[in-house]
Amino acid sequence: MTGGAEVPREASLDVIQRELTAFARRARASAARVHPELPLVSYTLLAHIDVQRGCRATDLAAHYLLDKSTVSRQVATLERLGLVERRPAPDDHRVQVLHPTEAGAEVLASAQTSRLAAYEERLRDWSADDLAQFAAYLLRYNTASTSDLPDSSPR
Amino acid sequence: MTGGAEVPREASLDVIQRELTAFARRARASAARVHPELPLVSYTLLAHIDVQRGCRATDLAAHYLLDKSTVSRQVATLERLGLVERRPAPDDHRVQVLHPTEAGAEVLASAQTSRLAAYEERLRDWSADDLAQFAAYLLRYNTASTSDLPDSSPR
DNA sequence: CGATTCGGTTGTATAGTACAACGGTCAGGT
DNA sequence: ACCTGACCGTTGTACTATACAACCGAATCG
Repeated sequence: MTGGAEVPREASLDVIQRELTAFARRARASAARVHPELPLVSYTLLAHIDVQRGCRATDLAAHYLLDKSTVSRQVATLERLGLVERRPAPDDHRVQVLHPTEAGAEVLASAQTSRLAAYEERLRDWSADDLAQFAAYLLRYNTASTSDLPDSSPR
Repeated sequence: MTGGAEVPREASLDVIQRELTAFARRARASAARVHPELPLVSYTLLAHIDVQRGCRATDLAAHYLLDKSTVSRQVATLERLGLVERRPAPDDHRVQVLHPTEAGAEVLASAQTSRLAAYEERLRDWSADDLAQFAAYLLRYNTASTSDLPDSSPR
């Protein structure tokens, strides 16, 4: 498979569109089932906070194309669950720097582990090479779409 | 790029996990912006109805892992918008066979076109070969996950 | 025929999200 | 030094998508 340069761009785009959408549809459902205790979005934001080691709510909003009110509430939830901490920035009293708490880091680690296991299960029969290439494509796709959005215009 | 068999499975899985999730997060947002008139889920279901040319609500639910109540309401919405028609099945009075209306087919076509355009824009600098391979990987991934879900167990 | 299963609807609850209006805080220009 | 505007975040409100449970009517099987 994937042998050909004979597949027209349009057909591939159509498949990509459909499959990415299908994935998105299912992602929420399974995420909710795998981690009922940690809502999907919170999980994602927590992961981002963890990786960034100190980011602002506005950054999260920009990164995920979310409204700041949404982020505000999500962060509030995470704080209520004791998973993140807000520290006022010393130099700018408007911003809050977000950090995962101990508990947050733990929850995140365990969620990541079990999620990784689910993916491993699902992709068990893929070769390491295919996995690497698929990952590369996804990265490339997402990177492209963040920097060049057709809909970040005012509305 | 993507040259190596040296990338460990785990690293790739991690990237795939993260990037697919990130994608899912963004998908909704942009979909809503591109087609404010046609809610994302309705669009997906409508597309499925169109391709299948006469399917039942239960089929949709099974295919997308949705509760039948969800599908019921989505279909009701589509009907209210005049985009689908329900025809009682002659042989089984319980089922309703769903068909796109003229208007439904039109809306779908235009939505698909503009969505395709958005993808083309985003993936402008990908080679046809890369597109084909990416599409193939996505298909493979989604096929795998539908047939082998770890969470379709009772709960 | 009665019990069960199946397809679908409706009631209720929840997550996630957007938009708009607001309250503080900072930074520049006059 | 002030006002003005930009920026960060919260809160009010509304809507979509979704699930679960309870239900109704039709089919099917013993």
